[in-house]
Amino acid sequence: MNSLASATDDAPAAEAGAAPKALMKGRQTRAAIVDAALALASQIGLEGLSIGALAEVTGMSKSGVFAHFGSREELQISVVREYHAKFEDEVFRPSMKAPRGLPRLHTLFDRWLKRVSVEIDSGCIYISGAVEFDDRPGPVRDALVDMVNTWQYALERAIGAAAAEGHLRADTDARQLLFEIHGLILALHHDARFLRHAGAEERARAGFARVLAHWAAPARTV
Amino acid sequence: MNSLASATDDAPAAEAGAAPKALMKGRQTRAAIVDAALALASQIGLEGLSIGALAEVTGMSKSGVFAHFGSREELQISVVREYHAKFEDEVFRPSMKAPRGLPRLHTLFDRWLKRVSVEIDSGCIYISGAVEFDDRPGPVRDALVDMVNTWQYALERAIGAAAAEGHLRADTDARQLLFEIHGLILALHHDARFLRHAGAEERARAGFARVLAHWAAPARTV
DNA sequence: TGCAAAATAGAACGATCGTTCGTTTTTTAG
DNA sequence: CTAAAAAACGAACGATCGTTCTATTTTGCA
Repeated sequence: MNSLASATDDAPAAEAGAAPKALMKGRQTRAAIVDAALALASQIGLEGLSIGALAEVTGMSKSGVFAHFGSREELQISVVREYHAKFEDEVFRPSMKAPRGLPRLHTLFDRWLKRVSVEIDSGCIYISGAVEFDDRPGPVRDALVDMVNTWQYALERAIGAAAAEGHLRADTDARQLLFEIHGLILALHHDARFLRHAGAEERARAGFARVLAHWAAPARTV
Repeated sequence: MNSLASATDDAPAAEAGAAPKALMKGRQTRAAIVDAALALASQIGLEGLSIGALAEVTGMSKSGVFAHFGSREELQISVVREYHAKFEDEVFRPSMKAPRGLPRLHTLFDRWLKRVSVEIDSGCIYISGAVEFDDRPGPVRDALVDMVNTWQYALERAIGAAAAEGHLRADTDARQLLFEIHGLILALHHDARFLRHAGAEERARAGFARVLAHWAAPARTV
């Protein structure tokens, strides 16, 4: 008996008969491994991920862990995808409920910032992965680039929508605005995680307000 | 005969009799190793540094390389120190020749930006190191933090001087301004190196101009 | 309940890691 | 030119890495 059982036994078969066939034990175990891998990679990086360490954490054998992925690279990609899914769930999707335009952009930034702040003890895969893989071609890098681009494009659309709604100047340079608020997030990550400075979150918020103010639509006369 | 000879034989003894005693052969070799290590670490990170790979690059034996440092950790610290020295030489010191105040601040940012841009093919140890070691306590992290703090403090003083000279508003929040321009550099590094976006350098410059404009001193009446 | 299939374990592989040690070569100083 | 000191080599160490195999156990379905 391995320790994953206790980690994943969320009603193994008694849960409202959901997916009786397609959800074999293997899927649950794999999910638990990816979860542990994500936690591990968040602390020591995607390149620091080792199957041996992962086996120890999950209480499995190395080959048992390995069999679920077929290669270390595939494991890394799975971790990236898992992070992306979590990021969408916690940052992107909830923000879509906010009214289109400036309120939604505000919510997006707020949740993004929160995620990087809260992750002070766990790390952001997007940020650490970007540094780790900026010079390492391959499928892991490709997956990372893909998902960062997806996220940035979503932000760009939100900025464009805010301009279209008249909340920002019509000539707003969405990519420039994105560049600057992305910088604020990166600086927050750096100061909070690496330098352990207090108050970095507040600095990021202040910067965001200033950037928005620069592109604010002139007062309406209607 | 190893390949370092050809790499370091800048007039072994014929050069104007400089440092006849203190500069033994070992110092030269060590310097050559650190140079190679810096180039290697710039691409694959400080954690990716391996003594074996370094031995191959320099044409030495593993133990020969190792003997100069006594531990991998000491090698990493030496690389950090070397980068710091180069950074001071190429960014900080030349900027001190610019007039105190805004011109000097401008020069500092410009050289900093240039360094991160030019380093598109080599990587910035401060930035990659910050991500690699934000969760790895130890002397390497301590050395990194030390030098990043040194650099940031220098910038903070330059900002304060610009305010004291009347080039920026008297109530300028130096740390906030520093936070924001640091973010611009990080975003530049991310977009240029990881996403391979063109025009990131221009975006960083535009952001810098906007940040400065926000804290610009009101027009003098005198 | 029994049987095929899926999941996991366990041992071993070649490679590489940082490090140690004893020897040999090279450099420096007298 | 010679002897001491410094530098570099080469082999080996234990550990860990990703990966490959063959058993063994566990699971899901009839």
